[in-house]
Amino acid sequence: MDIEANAALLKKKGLKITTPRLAVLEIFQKSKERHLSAEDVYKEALSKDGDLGLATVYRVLTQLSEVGLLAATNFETGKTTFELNEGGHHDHLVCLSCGSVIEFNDEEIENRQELIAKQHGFRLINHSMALYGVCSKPACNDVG
Amino acid sequence: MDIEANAALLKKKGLKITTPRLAVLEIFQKSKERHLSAEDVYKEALSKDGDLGLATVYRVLTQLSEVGLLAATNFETGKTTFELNEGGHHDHLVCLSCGSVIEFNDEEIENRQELIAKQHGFRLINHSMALYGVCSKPACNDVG
DNA sequence: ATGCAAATAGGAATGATTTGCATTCGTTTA
DNA sequence: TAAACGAATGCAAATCATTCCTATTTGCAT
Repeated sequence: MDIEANAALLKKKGLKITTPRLAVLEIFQKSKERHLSAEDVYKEALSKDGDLGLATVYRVLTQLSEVGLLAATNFETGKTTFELNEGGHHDHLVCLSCGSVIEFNDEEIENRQELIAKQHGFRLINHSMALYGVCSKPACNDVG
Repeated sequence: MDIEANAALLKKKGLKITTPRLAVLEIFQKSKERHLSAEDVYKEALSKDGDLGLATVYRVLTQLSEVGLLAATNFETGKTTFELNEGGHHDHLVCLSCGSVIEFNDEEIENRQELIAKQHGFRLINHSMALYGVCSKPACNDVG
């Protein structure tokens, strides 16, 4: 919504305020879909602003992830997806049939993960967890 | 070690006994590294038997995974790695500094995962979980 | 031993991501 | 507010992992 706010965000993170970076942030903020691939962002950008290179999209996504404004996830699709990194960490529950993604966060699992790391003498930095299954939609449960 | 045993394994799984499949199984069994990428297997095969196509390696790895002789894993490296699937399922604890991988299995986490899936109306098929951190080796904890 | 479906080699094709480089832009400083 | 310099961009070519295509070979049931 507010270019000012996004500009401030970038500045706070030590990044220059550029058109592509503002455009990418805005795309995520306005998108109906929460998880976007580089290609998704690229297409969306083209349909709006008109002028943005795919390589730049990749570079911007990487940078915004590095400074924590976006979070990158690798599902089993062969392409990396990104999402806004507002608020806390969460994991994903993915429907293998329709591709829908549900986010969840489970205290107990997080605690066990810490414990397991500690038991092995590891200092835990982050983790990735995705559960794959079939959701309850009828279309996802047709046998034929 | 025993080509006979591997041949029997393949037969039991309903796969024809072919040179590439035996070669790939043997490579995993003899390898010092537990996790191998397609490229790893290909190079190893070339250095030994001499004759094996990369495309065949990919096919064989996929097939052996499908029948449960191998297990595929995606760390954050952009390439799929495979390991022998003896014994049960497990997850991975990865040192971001030295790359060492520890395997673990936690009942409680598995149970929570089932529960979470159920709560969202999902039928759970599989999952991937990897914890990333820094192990206790002094070299991995140097600040400089 | 023979035939046929399944498997293989190898190269070309694909899809995602990265890189090189000339040009342009953002910000700092005068 | 303009010059100046490094950082950021766009485009095309390059790279990397993986899959597809097709002619040839192989495993194995008969």
